[in-house]
Amino acid sequence: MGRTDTKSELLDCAQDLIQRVGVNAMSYKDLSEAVDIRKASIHYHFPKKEDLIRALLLRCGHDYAMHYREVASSDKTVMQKLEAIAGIFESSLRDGKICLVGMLSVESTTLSDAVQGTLGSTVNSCVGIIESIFIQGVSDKTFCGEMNTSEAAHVFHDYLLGSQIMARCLRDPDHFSRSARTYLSMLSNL
Amino acid sequence: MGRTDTKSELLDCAQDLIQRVGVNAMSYKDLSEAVDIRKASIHYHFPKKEDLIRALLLRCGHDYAMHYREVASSDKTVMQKLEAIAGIFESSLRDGKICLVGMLSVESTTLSDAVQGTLGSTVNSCVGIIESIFIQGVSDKTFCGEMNTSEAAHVFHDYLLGSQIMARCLRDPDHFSRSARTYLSMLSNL
DNA sequence: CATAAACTACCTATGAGTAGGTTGTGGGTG
DNA sequence: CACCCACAACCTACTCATAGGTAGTTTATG
Repeated sequence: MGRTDTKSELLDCAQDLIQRVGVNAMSYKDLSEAVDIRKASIHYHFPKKEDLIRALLLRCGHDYAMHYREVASSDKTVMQKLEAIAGIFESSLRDGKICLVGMLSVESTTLSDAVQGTLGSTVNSCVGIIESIFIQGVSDKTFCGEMNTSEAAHVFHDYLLGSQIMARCLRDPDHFSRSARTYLSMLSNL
Repeated sequence: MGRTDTKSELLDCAQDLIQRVGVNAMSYKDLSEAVDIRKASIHYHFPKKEDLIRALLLRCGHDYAMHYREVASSDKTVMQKLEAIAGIFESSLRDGKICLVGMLSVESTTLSDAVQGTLGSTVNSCVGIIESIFIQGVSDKTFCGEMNTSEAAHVFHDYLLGSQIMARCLRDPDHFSRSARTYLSMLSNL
């Protein structure tokens, strides 16, 4: 039996659901309907909900890192690269979805310690890649030499997440576009 | 019967719980234990959970506005005022709590349309007050004359929320302090 | 004595999770 | 080649706890 790959289909749908409604509003029942499989069969692949979340986090850490690295190593200018990173957040927002890590972070107090740890390291590796763009910006004089690149990357990432959430709150994806433009022009004046 | 004011005690505890674990993880049972009242009695004050949320949002809109206005009308410098606003976010973070509006925004897809509307206007009025600080900053030359104060206020607010959430994710409140310092020094260089 | 504010006792739906049975497929072995 | 066994993947049918919510009763006070 078995379709092409039930496991990754489950992960795809779970991620989609969580990004839309959050971990605590996503149930195995919802997931079973989305994938068209019985609820108990999900438990075969992911015995506990925590197993699902952990798997999701590992996969997404990998995927995001690839995505970001692709941008970082492209031949764009530094500002264009930062715009591209913002673009990733914007397109998922326009699809009704908030960054997975952000969703999980907000509800992280209801998650196990182990998952919370994974969450933190996933974020750190992503921010690390963003930092590489800022480092490039310092060396090519886009930014001033005194810039603390690690902090700059964190601030940028913090901002992207916040803006994504506020755009959802205001039910206006354009909020993100306008706001991001303002932030980036602020950066380019440094 | 009735203690001093059960209704506001309920709102206090509900707000506290939501800021810690989120709307969907907060139940009437949790709330009843926190306030030491039977679950059914909560329904007397707030028949549906949505009634609770709406009441909470209205009260918090009022409270935050007052808080922010107090800062805005103080005799501090513009940068000190922005620091004070950031300080409000920081102290609630250090108490394990994320901005109520932020928590609700993330989970807003699971809320009714009416509540989502209230959420949006609550935010807009708060950001409006923050904008008044930026307007002052433009007129006293802290910021350059071409600044779009509305966008600047939104970006600032977006950032504060995002940073609060990422600090929770990293389980390090100091992340917020460091990050905020960086953001504010970026602003002061405009 | 009317009313506000609390209570006990319940309902139905859904949550995560488990036990144990069915089915399809690929790999040996007689 | 036919048989059958083992296992993966899925199923039905449950468990028990909790969710939000309701009905109807008690109690204290102006």
